[in-house]
Amino acid sequence: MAYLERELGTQFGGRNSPGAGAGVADPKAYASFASFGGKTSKYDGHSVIYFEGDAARRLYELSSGTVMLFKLLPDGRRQVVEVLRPGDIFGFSAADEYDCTAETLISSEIHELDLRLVDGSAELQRKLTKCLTNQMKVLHEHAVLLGRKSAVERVASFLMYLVPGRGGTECVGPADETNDGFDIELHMTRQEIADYLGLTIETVSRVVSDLKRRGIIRVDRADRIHLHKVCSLCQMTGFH
Amino acid sequence: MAYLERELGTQFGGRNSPGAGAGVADPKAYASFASFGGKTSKYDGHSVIYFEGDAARRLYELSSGTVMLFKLLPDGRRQVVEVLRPGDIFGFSAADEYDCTAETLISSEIHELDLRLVDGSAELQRKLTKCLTNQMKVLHEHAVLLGRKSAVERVASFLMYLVPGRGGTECVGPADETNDGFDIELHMTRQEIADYLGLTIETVSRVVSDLKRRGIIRVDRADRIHLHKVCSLCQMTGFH
DNA sequence: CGACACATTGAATTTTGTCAAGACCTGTGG
DNA sequence: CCACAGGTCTTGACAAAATTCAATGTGTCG
Repeated sequence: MAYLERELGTQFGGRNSPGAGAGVADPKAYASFASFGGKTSKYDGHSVIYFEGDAARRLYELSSGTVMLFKLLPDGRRQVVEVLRPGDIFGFSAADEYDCTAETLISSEIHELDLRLVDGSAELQRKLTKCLTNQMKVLHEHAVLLGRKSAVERVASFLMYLVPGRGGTECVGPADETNDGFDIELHMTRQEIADYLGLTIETVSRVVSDLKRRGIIRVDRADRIHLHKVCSLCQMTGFH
Repeated sequence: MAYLERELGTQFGGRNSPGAGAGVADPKAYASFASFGGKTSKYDGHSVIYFEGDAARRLYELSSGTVMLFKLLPDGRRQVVEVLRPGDIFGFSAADEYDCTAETLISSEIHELDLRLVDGSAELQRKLTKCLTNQMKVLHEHAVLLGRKSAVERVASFLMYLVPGRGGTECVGPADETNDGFDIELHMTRQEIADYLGLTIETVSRVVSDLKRRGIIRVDRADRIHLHKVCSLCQMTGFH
């Protein structure tokens, strides 16, 4: 939202995303949540921050680490609806209950802010609007993935999502044709990936094995993958 | 359309939030967009309001009618990502381009507002935050549908969305056991429904025929359906 | 009436899921 | 250092679900 970016970008300094690695988060020049009060907590990996159905009292900003939001059906089927990165805000609630469970994927620092503070600040409102708009765009793309993409396209899209500046519709291709590799860390188990992509764990595993067999990726550890040919992978996302 | 417009004006509290007062889709809960300036236009059914990729210059509020937002893959696959109702706002953009195409399903009245006017009003910001939060919740539920539900569950969920105050996780059941019927108008072709539910037109048609055969619904016209037993249908949504 | 778009149905095919082993990795304790 | 226990992950065979392709119906509008 250009009109928001202008203001926020100038009024507050950009903030370096903590946590090295993925660097996937596009540079979001948000004002830090901290300037509005509240407190920061440290969570271990796989800790629940709140459960779907809990009374919504706080808003959260992910300072470092990774958080997923998911919903469960009564029979145990799970859908991971968002995977959040540093700078993202979560805990929005249309009713007075959280509509998803929030759980860390890896150890994370999270800043919390009482919901009652939100109405007061126009700055904060603008920040929220911008963040929500961005998340909405991601959700739209994810709906395409879930509704219309094959298993291979889903996994390829997922991997490409972890390569900064590549994989979108507007991807420009490799900067250097001869050296189009990249290392990524998933920070997610096969089960979490499957629940995010709307597949089963076995299907995810099979697709990964297949990409390996075809020489497109190398699996160093289950959650650490080297992409030999980013561009080939990009061709498999359904965007081209 | 008659029933929907009536209901929406009075009690319909958002596509999927039974009562609850979340009520974002209730036009009366907020100052109309009109009080912030801009103009209202009338669109015929199946008119494009803007295309994915167009420069994002305006925000829109649906006053009456129905609008869908969809995305296309290069090979023609389409995913309808949102179906909007009166009171909903659309045209948000995280970058400076619209990320979806917006098209009316039926003839609609739409109020437009220049994006530059948005910064000025704190009240408008609040309205946007509220509306975005609600749409996000709907998108989360839709992700569950697309990622984890069977064809029957998807169609049942879709039909239940159109019954005010029923079909959510917390659905209370029929007010009157002996008379649990309801008439709905879809305002969508089979193709649009299929693209919304992540299915093919044939699968949607087969599921509808099957529900008909089992005496759960009656198809008066392709887009006008009587639900004989709302509660039975509700049992098929995957929420129970 | 006839043309056209939309919807339905059936049969064959493809994709993904299910179930059941088996392999691998990692940390623990002998 | 090795064995092994308990996860997680991978693989294979089979089943189920949904898609594809090809007719066939149905309704609307000139």
